[in-house]
Amino acid sequence: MIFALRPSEKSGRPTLWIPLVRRIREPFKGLWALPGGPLTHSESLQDAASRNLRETTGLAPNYLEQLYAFGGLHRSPTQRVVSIVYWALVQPTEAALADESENVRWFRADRLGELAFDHNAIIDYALWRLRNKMAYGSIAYHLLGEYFTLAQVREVYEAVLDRELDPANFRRQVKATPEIEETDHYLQGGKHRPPRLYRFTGRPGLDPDNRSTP
Amino acid sequence: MIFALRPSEKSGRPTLWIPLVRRIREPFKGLWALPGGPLTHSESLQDAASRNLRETTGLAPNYLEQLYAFGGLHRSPTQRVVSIVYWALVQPTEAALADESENVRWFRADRLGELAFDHNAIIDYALWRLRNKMAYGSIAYHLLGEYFTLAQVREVYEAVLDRELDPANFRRQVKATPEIEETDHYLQGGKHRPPRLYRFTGRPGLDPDNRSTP
DNA sequence: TTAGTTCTAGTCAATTTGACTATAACTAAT
DNA sequence: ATTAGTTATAGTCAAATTGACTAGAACTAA
Repeated sequence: MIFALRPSEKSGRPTLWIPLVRRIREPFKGLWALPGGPLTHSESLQDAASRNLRETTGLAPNYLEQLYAFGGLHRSPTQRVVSIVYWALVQPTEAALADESENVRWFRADRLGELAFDHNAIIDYALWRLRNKMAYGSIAYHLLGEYFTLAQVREVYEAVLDRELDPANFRRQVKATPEIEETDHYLQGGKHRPPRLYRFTGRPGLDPDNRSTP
Repeated sequence: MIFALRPSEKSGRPTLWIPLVRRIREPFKGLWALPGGPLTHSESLQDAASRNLRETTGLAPNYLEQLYAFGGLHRSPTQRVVSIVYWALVQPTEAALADESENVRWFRADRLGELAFDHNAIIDYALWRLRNKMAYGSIAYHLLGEYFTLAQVREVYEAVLDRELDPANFRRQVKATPEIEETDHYLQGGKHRPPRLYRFTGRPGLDPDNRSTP
């Protein structure tokens, strides 16, 4: 499952979106579902996740991590299925390039209808994990491009945590983390004082899949 | 994989131990390995984990949670294997009951030799997750019995984090968490002032496997 | 030149943390 | 009975962090 920031239709502020694919076969034909597919013999779990992502949406994620292995007995009405679910964060520029079609479409993460299989529950869990990681770790930056303003970081937090944060106090905390690097560039084009651009220098996560690559 | 507290041979203070089983077949015949086995068609992932645990060690865990799905291509030299690993915490009274034999033995988590497959890496990751959860959550209590003293909780933290903590400050923090309940009982038998017994009233974790059972 | 906007630095009280002191309550030895 | 030894427990105090707020800086648009 993929998360990306896109501007809300109404306010224009960034909100969380996820791409879904329409089921063209039974079971749940016609309903929307998370993209996915079988694991082949010659690819690791992570490789299979990237491949599936690329094949269905054309996206190349900035961040890819294992979410959970779902293996309940009645996930599919027709057969026993174990799904090892990965979740990805993609930058806005990437997300804009994603292939949309009759059967692939972006949805706001907080406004989903009934999805196929147990996919609503999977998304709920992914959202919970995302909020959790956000509260602690340095995951928010993977939803942004290489350069960003501190206000943009704050908007990511506000979109995911769904509450407003004090701009001044938020600045102070973000600037105190060593992984944030000040650049000499400023974002021009606003109707106000141009904010300084920053850059994230930290590493992704510490999962078994990632921790070996330094 | 299972964690339990047992007294260190030298100091007598509690330390982390895990039970391993000896491989009686190739590959890695003779080496120690994590207990495990195949997933059958009619059981959920969690059920399979409990069953395997019970069958190999006789243990009934107090806490059971999914750790990670390992699916690298070369985990086993003979075939492609995907392992969905669970980790368990068992109380000392339970752990004392575990079946030990020629082919099942407890080892100190920080003093393991070379194990079969990628099991050293799996244990490293589990230890990292345990320390992480300990730093935040309320997981330490699942390594203790129903009643415990605050000094015992501190010893768990000290064993897992491998550093000493100030008794007075630790008390203050633990007592501030709402999930800890003071009882009217005291632990007798020490050579000193008898400490008050406490009790943990919180719920386990919030994994997909557990979150539905309130 | 002025109004409007966001960026950014700073103040200050409230809360939390870390290091430490002191007393309480028990057992074991004298 | 007294004393020494041990851990339990409460409390103090300065340092660090957090939350609410103020105010000036730096830009655009009218």
